[in-house]
Amino acid sequence: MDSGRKKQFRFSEQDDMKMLREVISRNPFKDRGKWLEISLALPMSVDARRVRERTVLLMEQRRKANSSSLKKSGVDEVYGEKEILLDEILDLANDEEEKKKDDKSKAIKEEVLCKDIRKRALDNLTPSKSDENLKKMPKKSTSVMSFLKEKAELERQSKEDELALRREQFNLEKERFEIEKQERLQKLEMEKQQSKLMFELFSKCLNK
DNA sequence: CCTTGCATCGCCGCGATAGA
DNA sequence: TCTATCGCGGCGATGCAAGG
Repeated sequence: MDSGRKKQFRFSEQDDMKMLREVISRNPFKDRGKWLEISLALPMSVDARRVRERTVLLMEQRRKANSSSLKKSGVDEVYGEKEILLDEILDLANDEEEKKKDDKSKAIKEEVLCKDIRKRALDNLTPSKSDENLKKMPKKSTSVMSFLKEKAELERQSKEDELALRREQFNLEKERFEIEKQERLQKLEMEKQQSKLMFELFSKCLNK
């Protein structure tokens, strides 16, 4: 009889909100272990997997809603707190994805550089059979030294460049995020005002 | 109304896979 | 090799229409 299967837990609107807030405050896209922390922080009995799947599902839905509302220009979507939270989470996830891509390309670059360095060092250090080459030995060691120096300088330079670029990218991202956040809040505020006015109008009509 | 049948959603478990 | 994570299929929950 007993299949051993857990009873399905279905997220309510409030559950979703609680979970999304935790996701934003802990950013599990940066550290995967945070999914577990989030699941433990929530009042309902869900595991890390459930939290991640639910978040991803909501993100997908939000992404779809975003793209369809972009297509239907002029049609304003309902913009509640949940949507704001999800947009922020989408931003967090995007940021981490970008960062991962960055790191990967950096690692590839580094590997190519290392291979090149090893090859050049080996080329220079390979012992030659002729006496003439033996006489040149001291010169070779200085060439290795200067090569290492040159390599260190190059590495330092590229690291500096990269750091500056990252800093610039980060600042731009931050700026963009702030602007979008302001826009969202303004929109929400306007909607609130509108519904308040509508309500007042409605109650005036009723009181007449 | 109640029931039944069907479609869809989304939760859960299992096996595969990647990374340490 | 071990462990964490992921992808996917199965299946339960839910909603809805149709028929009695």
